[in-house]
Amino acid sequence: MRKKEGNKEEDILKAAIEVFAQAGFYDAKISKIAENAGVSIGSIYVYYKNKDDILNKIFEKIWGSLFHNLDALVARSDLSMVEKYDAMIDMIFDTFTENSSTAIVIAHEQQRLLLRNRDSFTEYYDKFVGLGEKIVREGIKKKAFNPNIDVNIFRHFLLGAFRDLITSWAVVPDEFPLNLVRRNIKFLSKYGILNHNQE
Amino acid sequence: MRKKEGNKEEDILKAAIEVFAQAGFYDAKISKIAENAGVSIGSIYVYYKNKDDILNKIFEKIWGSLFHNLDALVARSDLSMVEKYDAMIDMIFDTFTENSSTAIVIAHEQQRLLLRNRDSFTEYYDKFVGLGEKIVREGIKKKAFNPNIDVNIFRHFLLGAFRDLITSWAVVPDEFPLNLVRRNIKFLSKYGILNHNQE
DNA sequence: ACTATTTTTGAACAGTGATTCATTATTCGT
DNA sequence: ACGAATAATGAATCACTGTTCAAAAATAGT
Repeated sequence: MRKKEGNKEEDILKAAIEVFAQAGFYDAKISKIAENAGVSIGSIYVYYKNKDDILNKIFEKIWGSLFHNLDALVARSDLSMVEKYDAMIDMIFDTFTENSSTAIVIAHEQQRLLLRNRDSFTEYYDKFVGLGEKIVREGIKKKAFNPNIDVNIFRHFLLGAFRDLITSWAVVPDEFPLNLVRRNIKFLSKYGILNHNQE
Repeated sequence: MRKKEGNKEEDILKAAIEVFAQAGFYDAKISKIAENAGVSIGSIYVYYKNKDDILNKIFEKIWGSLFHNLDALVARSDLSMVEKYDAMIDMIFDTFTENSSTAIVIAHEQQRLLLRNRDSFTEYYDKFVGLGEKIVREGIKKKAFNPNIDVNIFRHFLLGAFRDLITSWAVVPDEFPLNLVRRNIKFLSKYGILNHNQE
């Protein structure tokens, strides 16, 4: 028997993330992914069923990671609800900024996949969303969060805002200093834009 | 001489918006657009240079409309800054909900176009953004808005949130009652999620 | 009704790139 | 060192669809 040398499966995934982020899924060429991964075109089809499969695995991986991190966070009992919320923002923020190309891919392709491949979309996403909503609901119960906001709407509000800002940062990092973005996301989602110390 | 009958140019654009919204730009077939517009394939190329040109015209039209509406709003002197801000949200909200398929197309394709066709992207978008930022800056100067938030970041925050929510509404309207979404966008962007009447 | 002019048409073309698969290379156990 | 058995390869295939353009149809003026 012969063993597989190196880790082609991972090399291909990494190369695909870069190529998808750079060119967009449809303009990304399998041949380019193969080239960047240092692998033949045929090998890609040994490890992945087809082009869509590669994309799905990318989502599987990042949402899996986000879910597990959030799961650990939800379990902590040493944090107040606001601290937990801040920690969640930080966790999401760190995950995306450490994987900026993945962030771009998600920002570009997730909507389309959710809309037209809802069934084959990674279950980690739904689990992740469930945990996030749990934090907010608990915060409402403990009177830290406003009971009048719609949790589902808030979720889209926050993730939508996140997506635009992370993408902007990933594309032109200089215009969006990480700490400034992080601080503003936390502040705006908690306090909004109004000036509360009006004089 | 012969006159053109009907308004094929407009019919094609309307059909394209529906097909793009339904299938996504890449999976949208020119033949399907022709069929839905009640026009031959050849006619599409009489009125538009190519497939990309159709998409660009869609963006041109909606951002043009948004810009002109916001321009009129900025000129009004009978509104306080907060009222002006609310009116802006309402205007954007109304425009997108009245053109829900266009909203979906924008949500799906704008990022990609901005990233890879920045130069050929409608100038109305930049003008629109400029006006929006003007309102916020003026609000800060008049102490209605928090001077510590970054205007550019706030813009992405708000538009990103908008995009996700409008898309969600357009896809499953029942889960996102319009008035509830509108109220939550306004409230969250102004006050955030924290409970300010804590006891 | 006839001609000139413009509009419309859709079959055919052409470029593309994802995918296949017969062949080659590599590894391992004996 | 030899023969399985598995892994890797990439040229060739093939389906697909955006675009073209020569011909047909419609209109207007006379």
